[in-house]
Amino acid sequence: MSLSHALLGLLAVEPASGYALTKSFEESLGRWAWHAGHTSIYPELNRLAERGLVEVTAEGARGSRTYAVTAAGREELRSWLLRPPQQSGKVRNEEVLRMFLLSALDPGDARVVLAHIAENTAAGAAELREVRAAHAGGSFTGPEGFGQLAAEFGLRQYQAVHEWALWAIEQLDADPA
Amino acid sequence: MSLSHALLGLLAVEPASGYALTKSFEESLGRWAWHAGHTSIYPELNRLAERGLVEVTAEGARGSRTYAVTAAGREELRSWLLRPPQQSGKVRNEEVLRMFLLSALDPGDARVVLAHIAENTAAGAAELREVRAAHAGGSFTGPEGFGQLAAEFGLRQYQAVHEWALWAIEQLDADPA
DNA sequence: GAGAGCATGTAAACTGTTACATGATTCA
DNA sequence: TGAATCATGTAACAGTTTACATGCTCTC
Repeated sequence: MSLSHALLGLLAVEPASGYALTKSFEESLGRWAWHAGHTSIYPELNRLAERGLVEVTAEGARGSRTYAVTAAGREELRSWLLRPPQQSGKVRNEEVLRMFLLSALDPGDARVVLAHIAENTAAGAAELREVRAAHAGGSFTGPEGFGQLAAEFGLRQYQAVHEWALWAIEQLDADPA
Repeated sequence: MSLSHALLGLLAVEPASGYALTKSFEESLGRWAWHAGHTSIYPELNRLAERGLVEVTAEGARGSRTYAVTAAGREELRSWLLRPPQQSGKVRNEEVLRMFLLSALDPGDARVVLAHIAENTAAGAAELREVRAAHAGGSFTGPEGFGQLAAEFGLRQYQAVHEWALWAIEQLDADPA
């Protein structure tokens, strides 16, 4: 299960509470890499703690618990990240699915959907350019690096999809069918 | 559930058997958009048939059944594709997750992983350039268009990730940390 | 003191994967 | 005729989501 590794990874960068981790998923990780809600995060943190891969390092207001990775957790994360890229990860992305199914629509409908995609990706890219500017200059590894990696990845992704959508519209316009 | 829409979409482009659909998932859809194995595809086809969204149009050798979308199925697919992009599709992609967690590694390890990513994406892009060449010239909608859309999307995706990996390596090399 | 947001949790329902299972057809 | 591949399916299990549930703390 990759949720455990996602959590180990976030905690390896920076200790956090389940609540904070949930926010991270909502804002960055979950948009690109792995979606998860608090109802899967909290039980998983408990399981990781039982396995000795994370530990509670502080308890704060409103019953909040700050978790950090243990040495064993860091080792598990490292070996997972360095493990040879195993065959065919299981991808699931509804947005991309919509794009792939566009050719099932008639050209008029397809054009509408593509225009939406082009618009949304342009907006997303603009947003991330600001995020990137805010993160610029920090060290590459550690919390700052995480933000930079994520922002740059997302930005390039948005740009690629944006250009793909424009290309597709062009094809449609040129297509005699 | 998006699996049903993935199946409707593929069948809207071209009628096919469960077996053929399974191949489509392995080769294109499943690599980028939505992963599914035959054990989820067959039951789902039966459920779609019960709901009247697809129907068996031919039975062939070895008990194979060719499915096609009905008018109701096409309408359901269309309304799903045109439906306003609802909040936060649920993304799950282990490859991308690995990329995001890179900053949890020390620079030496991160460099190794990034080099692998750069290599794999370059190979993937090269492969898709050939696929694209094979599909070139056909009509944009319909079966040919599907191949073109997918190949072009995948190619641009590979290129974007490849360039991102090179960028990240550059950052690492420049980073004093 | 009321409301927003912090912070965590459980349980049932749903979805998807793994392992198991079967038989037909083609090709060497 | 044996191996590979076509073609479909079930059942147990694992993982996720949805709905429900609770209480604390800060700010106005």
